[in-house]
Amino acid sequence: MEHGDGTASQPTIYDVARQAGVSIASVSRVLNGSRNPLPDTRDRVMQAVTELGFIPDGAARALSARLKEVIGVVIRRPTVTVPDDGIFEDEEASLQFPDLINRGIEIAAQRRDFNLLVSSVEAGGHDDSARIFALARKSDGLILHDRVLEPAQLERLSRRVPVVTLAGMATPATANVGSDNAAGMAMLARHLIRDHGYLTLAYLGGFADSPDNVARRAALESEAAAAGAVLGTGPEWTGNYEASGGARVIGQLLAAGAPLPRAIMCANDQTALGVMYALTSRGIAVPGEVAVTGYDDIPMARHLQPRLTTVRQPIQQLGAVAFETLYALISGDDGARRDVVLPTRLIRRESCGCAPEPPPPAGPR
Amino acid sequence: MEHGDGTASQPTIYDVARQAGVSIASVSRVLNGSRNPLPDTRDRVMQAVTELGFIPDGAARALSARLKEVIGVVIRRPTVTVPDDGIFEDEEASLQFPDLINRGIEIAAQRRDFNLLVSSVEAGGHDDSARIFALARKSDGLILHDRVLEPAQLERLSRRVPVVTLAGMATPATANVGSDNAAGMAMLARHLIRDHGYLTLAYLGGFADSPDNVARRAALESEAAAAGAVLGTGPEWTGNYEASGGARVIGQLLAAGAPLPRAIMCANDQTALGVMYALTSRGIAVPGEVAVTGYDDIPMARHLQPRLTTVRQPIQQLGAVAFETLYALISGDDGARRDVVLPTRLIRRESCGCAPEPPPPAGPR
DNA sequence: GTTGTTGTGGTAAGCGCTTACCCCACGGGG
DNA sequence: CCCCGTGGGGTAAGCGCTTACCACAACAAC
Repeated sequence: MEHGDGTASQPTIYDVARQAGVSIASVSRVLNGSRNPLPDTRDRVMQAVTELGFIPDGAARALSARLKEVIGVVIRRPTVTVPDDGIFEDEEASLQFPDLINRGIEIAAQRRDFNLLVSSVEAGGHDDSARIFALARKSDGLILHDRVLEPAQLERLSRRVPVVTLAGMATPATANVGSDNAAGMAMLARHLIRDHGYLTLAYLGGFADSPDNVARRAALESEAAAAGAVLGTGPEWTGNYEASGGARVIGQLLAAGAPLPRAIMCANDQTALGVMYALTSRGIAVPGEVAVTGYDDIPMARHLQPRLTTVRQPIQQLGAVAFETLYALISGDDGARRDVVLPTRLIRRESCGCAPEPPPPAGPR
Repeated sequence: MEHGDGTASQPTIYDVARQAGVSIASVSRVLNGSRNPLPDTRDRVMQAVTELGFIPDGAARALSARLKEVIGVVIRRPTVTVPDDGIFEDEEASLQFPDLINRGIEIAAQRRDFNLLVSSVEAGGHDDSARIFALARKSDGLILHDRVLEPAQLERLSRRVPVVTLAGMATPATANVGSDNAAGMAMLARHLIRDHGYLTLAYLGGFADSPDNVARRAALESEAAAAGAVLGTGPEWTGNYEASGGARVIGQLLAAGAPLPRAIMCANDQTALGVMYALTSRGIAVPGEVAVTGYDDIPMARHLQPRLTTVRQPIQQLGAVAFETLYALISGDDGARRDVVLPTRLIRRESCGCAPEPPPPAGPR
């Protein structure tokens, strides 16, 4: 049977061997650079390879070599909701932070001739674990983004394949790569409290089961307590890492007549986007009346009005390090680090109340 | 040899067969629902599968069934440049448009139990074709984003595996999925010329070898000619589909003392972002002095100040249709459409000079 | 001259599945 | 009563590679 178009079947290693007048073992050895074949053999093989355009089949190679050179990556894709008033349409699907991480993973993977098999699970998904376990059988290891698998399932999975989590916690059987939430949040809190003198704050969090979210809140709580600032938290301040969640929280708070704090610190930039939209569209000045901050520093943060003060994570590097960690696990490198924390940096822009930076020189760059 | 952690080797179909007291053929038949096994056999197999947690190995399955249930997707990743003045840092890496398309592909692929193997090639890359051909041997077919392969290489590739291009042109051996550039650009041009009365326009294009770019320019030229408007094009108006390219073009034009047109129509939203930044940071009012428009309607377009007037493509749907087209090719469905064009829609916001929409009602949603 | 010792190429045994083919029990027709 | 059709299970042959193992030169040392 042929493909839809007239593609004939591809040449195999047997075709190459025949054409070069050698055995398939020699072809394989030349191609994989093992056992140092004679120059004559090598040349004959290489010429046959070129003439036939031979490229080894991935599945056969994987089966035989017990290495697929593929790693699986799983992201959590928000539930598709009815577009609210349209302003956040596609916003949720545009996972800037995860996509940027994946870019980092992919670039690192290329250096080792690995490829990325990506899969997404829906937020409210039911039997997502089946898909993830199946993905594991198509790859040599997995990188899991935040909250794609229940801890129990994660434990089960990690007994079968090497697993690296992002924004999770290292366990005996899994490694984790993340950034320094505590330091980042502390820097941000100090800036708002000391530099701006804000004394009423609120943390608009992500999901309760997100380790990043928990760590950020904890850092904030201890920082606020130490400085004698009031920190609003609690169920009414629970978002979902998405713009719509941030907007919803503000809407409900305002509807309930609750007073707003002087500064709202969001669990991530997307949430801050929703918050800023909800505030300004109701005539509440940002940062004049309420300051807003984010976390991550995705590119969009710079383009908001006012520009978003946030904590920068080295996003692509996070991905690259996650790959290298997984690669070490796959290669059986026992010295591999199992818990990597990358540094964060405070990015002051205007949404916190800082003065706009002077306009850049007007000449051509 | 074991993995870095103590993962033992996974159960095989032989283990299941032994545990269930049947042959491996029966296990396979139960699992693949072929040949209608007896209820007793089915139950015994299913129980053994559950007890052992058996999941078939992807490589073995692929080798035997001659179907990998994997499709390759190749995006073009911009060359990493030294960050200019920092404002566009990471901007280039954040490929919102391609990433959103990939999301659409992935969701469609899941419905058929296919996975996505993603790879990127660098803009200035040299032997990228080798990587793409290798990817083809790890998958059942490829979806190629804009300009990832030279036409000659594309032709060679398409003789070996089913290929669907995005933003390309259908060829005898490849299918293409795109959106209606001509209609979209015409709507936009008419809006600027008729509704706003702008008579001097410019098209800030993408790459000369991008079919989308060519089609958009052509539509614009004929529309401008028909309406008697002046359209600036030419080498000085050549961007690169990225924010930095848009900013660079404006910078050079201004430095050369060239007069700006009343409206600048960009090849995509990212370019428009760069253009708006370059203009406003030099004190040129958008849209007051110069109107700016984009193309694609990525989520960011709504968050720019002023909000970006643009042409919306059904981005995720583009990806979904590309997958279905490729799937048809892989399945040997000869009735498959080989050139799909999806509709576009004009999105009027403020960057063209339209009045801001009235603020939304202030109550909670 | 014989016996190692290297270094190369070939042979064939898998890797873990799918499936063509065969075999056998069971019924219904002649 | 026998024969054949039918439906299920088992056996084994691959799929296209890698690699353990062996054969066999060529050469060094004795």
